[in-house]
Amino acid sequence: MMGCMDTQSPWLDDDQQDLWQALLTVVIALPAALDRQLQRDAGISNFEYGVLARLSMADDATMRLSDLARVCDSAQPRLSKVMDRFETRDWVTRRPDPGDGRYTLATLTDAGRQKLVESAPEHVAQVKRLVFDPLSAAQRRHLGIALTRIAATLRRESEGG
Amino acid sequence: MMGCMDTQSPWLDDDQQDLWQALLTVVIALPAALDRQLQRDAGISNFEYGVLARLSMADDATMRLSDLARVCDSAQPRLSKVMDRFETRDWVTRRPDPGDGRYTLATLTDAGRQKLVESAPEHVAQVKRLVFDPLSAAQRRHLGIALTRIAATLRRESEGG
DNA sequence: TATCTTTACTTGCCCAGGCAAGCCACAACG
DNA sequence: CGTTGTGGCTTGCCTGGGCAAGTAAAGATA
Repeated sequence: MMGCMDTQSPWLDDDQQDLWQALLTVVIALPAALDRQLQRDAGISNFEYGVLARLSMADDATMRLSDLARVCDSAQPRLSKVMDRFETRDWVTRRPDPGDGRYTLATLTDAGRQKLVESAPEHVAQVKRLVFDPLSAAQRRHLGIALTRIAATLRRESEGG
Repeated sequence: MMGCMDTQSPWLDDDQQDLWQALLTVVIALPAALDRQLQRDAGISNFEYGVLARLSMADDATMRLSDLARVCDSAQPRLSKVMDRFETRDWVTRRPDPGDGRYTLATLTDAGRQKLVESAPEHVAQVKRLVFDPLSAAQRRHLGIALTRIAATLRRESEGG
C-alpha cells in the first residue's frame, strides 16, 4: 500500500463505495446518453455542442482558442480538430489575433449559431430529464454545491498538475 | 418533436446553468484525471480498472460477460475488446458457460488480482483527493443521494431505451 | 427432425482523442 | 539586430470505442 496516502486509510468504506459507484455510473453513462441523443438528432457530440454554446456566449461570439479550450475542459489538439470540422461546415471562422499573432480568434458564424439554436431544445430537454427531473429542489442545490467544489479541484489539477 | 418537454421551459435558469456547468466539468475532467493517473502508474485505463475491480468482487472471481458489462455500464463490444487485452496479459480467462453455451464466463487470474491490488492504493488515493477531500461529511451524503438517483435514471435509460 | 427466432458474443470498419513533435509569432538578451 | 527562449496552435501516429454485420448456441414451432 505504498505510503503516499494523503488521507487516512487506503480503502473506501461502504458509504464511500456506494457514492463512488454512483459517480462512476454518472461520469460514464451520462456523456454516453447525451452523445447518443445529440448524434441522433443533430449529428454532433456533446463536446461539440459545448464548444458551440460557449462560443455563442462570448462577446461578438469570438474567443481565443486557448481560452475556449480552458472553459471547455479540453486540451488544445482536441479543440483544434473540432475547429477543423466546424470550419468545413462553416460554423466558425478562424483568424490570427490582430493584437498578438500567436493567438487564434474563433468566431461563431450565423450558420453556427443557427445549428446551436436548432439542437438546443431537445438537448436541454434531455439534460432536464436525466439530471434535474430525478431531484427535488433541495437535492439540486446540494448537488450543485458538491459538484462545484469537485469541479474546482479538477480545474486546479488541470492547470497546476 | 419539440413539443416533448417533460418539464416546463425549454431553457435552464441561472442556478441550473451553474449546476450543469459543474457537472459537465466533472464528467469530462474526472475520467481524464483518473485515466492519466492510472495510465502513468499502472498502464491501464480507469475503465479497465473498474472491470478488474468488479470481477474481483464476484464469487470465484467469475462472471458472465453480459452481467459484467451491465455493472460496468459498458456495451458488449467494448468489454469484449478489453477482455482480449486482459487475456493476452493473462489477467483473465474466458470459457463458455457449461450451463448455457451462449454465455461466456470470465475469471480473474491470480496475476489479474495482483495487478488490481498493486494499482489500487494510488488510484484510491487519487479518488479520495479529487472527490472526497473537497467535501464535508454532510456534503458527501447529499452528493451520494443525488447521484444515486441520477444513476438509476441512467440505468433505466440504457436498458429500456 | 428441420427451420426460424432469439440471445450472447465477436469481428471489421470508421472516427474521435491523446501525445509528441513541429511550426510560427512574439519577447528577452547580448 | 541576430539568437535564444517561450507560448499558442497544428500535424501525424497510434490506440480505444461505437456501430453494424457476422457467428454460434439455445429455444420454439411445425
